[in-house]
Amino acid sequence: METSIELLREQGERITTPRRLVLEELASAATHLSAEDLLARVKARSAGVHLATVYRVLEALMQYGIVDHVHLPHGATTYHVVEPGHRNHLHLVCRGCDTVLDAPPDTLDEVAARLDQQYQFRLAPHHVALTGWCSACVDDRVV
Amino acid sequence: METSIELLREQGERITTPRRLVLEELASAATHLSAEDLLARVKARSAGVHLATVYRVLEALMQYGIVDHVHLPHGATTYHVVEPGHRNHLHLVCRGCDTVLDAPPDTLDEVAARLDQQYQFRLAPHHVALTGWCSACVDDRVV
DNA sequence: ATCTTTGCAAACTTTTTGCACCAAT
DNA sequence: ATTGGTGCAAAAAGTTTGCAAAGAT
Repeated sequence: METSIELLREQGERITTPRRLVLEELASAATHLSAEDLLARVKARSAGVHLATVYRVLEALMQYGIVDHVHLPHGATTYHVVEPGHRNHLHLVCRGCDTVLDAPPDTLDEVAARLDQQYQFRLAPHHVALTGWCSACVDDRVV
Repeated sequence: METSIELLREQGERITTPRRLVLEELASAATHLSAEDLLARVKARSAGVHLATVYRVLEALMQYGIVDHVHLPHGATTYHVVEPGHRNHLHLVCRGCDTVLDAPPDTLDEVAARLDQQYQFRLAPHHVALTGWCSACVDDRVV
């Protein structure tokens, strides 16, 4: 996180209170956070910060590869810091109860290799959650 | 599609103009359609139909397993009829240019088997699009 | 005649944008 | 002193909901 600040400064980006706080909250969070989540945490430390600013800060941080995001099929996008040399786990979301399970980072490795080879498509394995039915919901599933 | 109508009638559902038209348009479409796409096509045949009705019709059709949907990371959900005994292809969406490629229905079969075995999670392979970078965008990708 | 389904308007959720002001460099 | 970043309000995009009227059975 220190290095992220340095990186931003080197790129001529200004280090503002919202940027510093969003980065700190994101870096210290146990889970991935939505923009709304982040706003709540940032506001607790600096009341005036606006949701639009959180989105703009996240966009800037993503531009430098400091932050990445995951799309869930329902609800808001979640953001997390990119830890160099660390592969993120995948998300499995239940279509019945919306519960999120984690799966190992390498879950889609073979699929990724195949898609690369056959379609020159470089899969971003953790960028979307996979969906299905958890053990509790599999029995009363509709489709 | 005839059988879908019969199924609905047997279940005591009323066969209305919006329901018939949405089903016909969905059954005859070459690609998956968003609610807005469907509205345009349905309106061309019956001007008064409302977008809210399209959503409610789709919800009803999904309840009976006649229709299913796919979430794309950006933009609207797309809907398609469920063809019994037919497995849908997967969608690959480029994070750079939003182009959608198709991948074979069995692309995630091994992953699905593994997730089922290890987590009792039944993957719905085509319910979300996979994302990554197409050959044209892979060079100027950011993250 | 009954009771679903519809059309409409309005709300809702998530995200983006225009613009004047503020603040980091 | 610049000029990039912020706060605010408003819009945009996709979807849902309350309610009275219409229409399928």
